Amino acid sequence: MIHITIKDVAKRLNVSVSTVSRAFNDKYDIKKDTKELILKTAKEMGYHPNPIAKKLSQNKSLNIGVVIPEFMNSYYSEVAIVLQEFFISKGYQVLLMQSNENEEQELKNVKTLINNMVDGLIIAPTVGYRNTPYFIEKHNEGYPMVFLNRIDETLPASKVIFNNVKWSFFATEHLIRQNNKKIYHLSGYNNLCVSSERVEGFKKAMNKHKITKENYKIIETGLLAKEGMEVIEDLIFHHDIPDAFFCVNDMVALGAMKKLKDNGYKIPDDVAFVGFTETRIAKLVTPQLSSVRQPTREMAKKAGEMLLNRINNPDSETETAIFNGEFNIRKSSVRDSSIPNI
Amino acid sequence: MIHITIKDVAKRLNVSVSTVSRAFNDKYDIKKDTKELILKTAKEMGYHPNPIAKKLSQNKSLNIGVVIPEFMNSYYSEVAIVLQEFFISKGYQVLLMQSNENEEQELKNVKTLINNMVDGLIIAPTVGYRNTPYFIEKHNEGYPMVFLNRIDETLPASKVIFNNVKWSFFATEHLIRQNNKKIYHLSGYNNLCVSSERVEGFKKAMNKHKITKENYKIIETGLLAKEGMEVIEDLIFHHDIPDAFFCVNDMVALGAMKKLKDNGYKIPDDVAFVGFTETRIAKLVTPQLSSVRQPTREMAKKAGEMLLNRINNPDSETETAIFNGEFNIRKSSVRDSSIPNI
DNA sequence: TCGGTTTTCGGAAACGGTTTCGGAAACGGT
DNA sequence: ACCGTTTCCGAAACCGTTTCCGAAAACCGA
Repeated sequence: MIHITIKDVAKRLNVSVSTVSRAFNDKYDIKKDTKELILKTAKEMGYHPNPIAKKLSQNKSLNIGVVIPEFMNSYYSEVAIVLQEFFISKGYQVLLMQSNENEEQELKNVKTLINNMVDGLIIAPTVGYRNTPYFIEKHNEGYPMVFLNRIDETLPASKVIFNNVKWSFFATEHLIRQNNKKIYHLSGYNNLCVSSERVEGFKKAMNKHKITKENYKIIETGLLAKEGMEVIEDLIFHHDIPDAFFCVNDMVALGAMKKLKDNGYKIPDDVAFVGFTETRIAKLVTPQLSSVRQPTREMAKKAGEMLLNRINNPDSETETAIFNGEFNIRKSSVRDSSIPNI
Repeated sequence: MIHITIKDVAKRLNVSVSTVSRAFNDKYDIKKDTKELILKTAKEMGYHPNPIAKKLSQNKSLNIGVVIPEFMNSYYSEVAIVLQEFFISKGYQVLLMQSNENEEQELKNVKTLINNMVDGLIIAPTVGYRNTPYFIEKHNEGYPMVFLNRIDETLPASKVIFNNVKWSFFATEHLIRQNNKKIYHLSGYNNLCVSSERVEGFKKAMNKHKITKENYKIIETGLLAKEGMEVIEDLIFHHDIPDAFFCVNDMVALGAMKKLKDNGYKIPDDVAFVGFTETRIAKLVTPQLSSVRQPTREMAKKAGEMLLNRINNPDSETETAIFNGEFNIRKSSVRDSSIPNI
């Protein structure tokens, strides 16, 4: 457990500590021979530069803070994995915190990370807009930040977002083309921007195809399977089951499908389903669930690159990247058997 | 972005830096009045102790390394959340790394964390035993480590494990009692200890009930849904479908169930199913999947406590904690309708 | 009032690096 | 042989804390 320091190496070779330091940092003047000699014997001695000391002397933490709203839907797990890999390859460490879909927890997390001197933050905000003023304040102070996915429009910082309106429109239009006359949208949270955007896409499709308000509904749910179930219970009670559901995410869709199946409805014959933000489970249920896949890896990586850019060029313009996805049509939304239920 | 340091506070109050430091660390002699004055003005000035400098001067990183094998099954996500919460409440930060079920990646992760001077490690090993010698070496050097879940028997370090043999036995016996004559076990990886233990429990039940080798099989699969599917394809091809399957985890069970359903088998009427390490999806599929729930939160927390104990009392004895679970019987494994399919 | 304790605090050395500055050594051209 | 450059390296300051040591101040009993 005894750590070998730069001094030990310097003493062994009868050079100064600054020379050893130089050997490890390419940017300074040092003769090639001495550099190699130092690196070689340092390795022999098992020396590793102490990252903490490095951080202190450089006034850089080499840490990146990542704040995600939750961990239980695999979406943000994947984001976490990608960011981790990316930043480690760039010499940074990632401090990951999750907010449990709770604004106060989120604020705590961000403050903890800032107190821990992270060099930058990637934030995928939780439901609600209450922390936006704080984020704006920090952004204006010059703190490098990139926001992912759930963005308050008013944020002037760099952002990575998914084109929810467009793909929600496509998904809804698909249901209309399948000849569903009455379509309900289970919409997540009203004060969640991805929800509002998906609602917007849904409404656009309704308008384009001249479906009137008697024939669609937008029902606020939440993001969990349980909440999908509860809504269906209520609809069954009121004998108000439409031809199709478009759901804010796969979990809500799965919960709703389950409840309907348990009550004797056939999917997709009686009710068709489309989810969003495709999960790996979509292919495991019967029938397989149609869903919009988001390029999660690419979006996360882009957020990482943007943050590095902001750290290294604090005066550069903020950017916004908008991603598109892929609509995977499966059995849950098609009644003829042209789509094999693999 | 200008950080206020202890010196700024000291200068403002005309005291020495050591006095300010003392005010923030309860253990030293300081007059109550001065302490309160210092804390008050420090707060006014917006001073936060620089954690990096603190770490350097104390020769402690206040970081804990957590290495998990994967992130995509919700099990280890939950472990990560719990450990995160626990250590933050104790003033530590958690550096989380995932190994992608790859031994080399795991070794890299552990080395990265050790180079980053984590004060201790919690490791949930990946499949395979190749890194055990390295772990033993570090443990013998005095590095505080706690192992979770997948443990090489020969590791002399502290461990938190689940009683796989016992609960695998119970689950299997349940299938026998449901009058299944021919039962196959989809077993995960042969070189994964949780797999071997579950195999052991399975065999025990077979022996106890005098089921002979013609009437059971143990089939190595892997841990993913895809691999469950592949095995079933093969078995269907050979017309070799038993009365029931006991699976190493829920994902394999779900994959296998899906494949059987797609080929016209009724679950549980034709084939009964039991999973393990219950996931939230178990309740969302039709029929709901019987499974063994593990006390994930409690196990993770125990691992955290053990590690803290090892850090603070390096000379204490290593401990081993063995946890028990809960077998949730659902529709997938019972043919009469005594269990409602909620 | 005085000597001896006990409190309370300042100075300074660590912790392990980076980085500026300036000087010695090597080099190169005349 | 000499002078001006360039290359290379050592000394020392610095990053922001903690903590040891010792001394001043306060207290206390006789």
